[in-house]
Amino acid sequence: MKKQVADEQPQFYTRLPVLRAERGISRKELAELAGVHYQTIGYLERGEYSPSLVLALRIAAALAVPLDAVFSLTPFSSMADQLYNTEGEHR
Amino acid sequence: MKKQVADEQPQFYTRLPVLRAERGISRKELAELAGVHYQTIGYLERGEYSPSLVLALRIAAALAVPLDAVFSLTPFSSMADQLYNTEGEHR
DNA sequence: TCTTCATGTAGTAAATATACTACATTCAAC
DNA sequence: GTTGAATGTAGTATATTTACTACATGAAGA
Repeated sequence: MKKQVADEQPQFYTRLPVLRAERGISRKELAELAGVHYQTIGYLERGEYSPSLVLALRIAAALAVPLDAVFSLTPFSSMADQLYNTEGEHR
Repeated sequence: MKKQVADEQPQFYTRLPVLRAERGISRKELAELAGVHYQTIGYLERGEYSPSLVLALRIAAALAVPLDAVFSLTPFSSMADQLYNTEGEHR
């Protein structure tokens, strides 16, 4: 079975695709860095299920950012806005 | 089944007991703040299994700290050392 | 002592993460 | 136009998380 999480309210938000794009690596490469199956990264990016803590930490480490920069319970603002748009709050 | 994780190499490290002590709350209270069963907190503190990302994020939020302050793939140094002991590196 | 609270232990049942295999699609490059 | 890479979809099998219930223990206090 798959797809429990998708098309329901997301349980978490992720910047995985953006961060991966910035690093210029494919899912397969990230998967290898994190030591998981490459399909697993795809499932996470599509929100089809949410990772374990250990996997999330390994992914954050592979991307060299704190976990909170990759996953959050609340939506992320765009990093561009955070950097160049000084009005209002950022999360 | 329980206890797969314990007495093996820990998959993760946590400051949960310390942070909970600082906040002066019981496992039950933290569990209520995080919206989980109170036994679950106990399992995590004892390392009997590792949490899901979502649970870990909820716990960090309940403690009002970033996730990386509560859980890590590598051992934590004591917060006392981090604050008062300036020699060497900190992790 | 009796009670209560915090914690540990045990066991079951349900949900879900992850690995894996296979195949379809799109797109770029040659 | 064929190849290869990146991605999406699908399905199965296994391990593990989580909730829950119940009971044991130790400490603190009335």
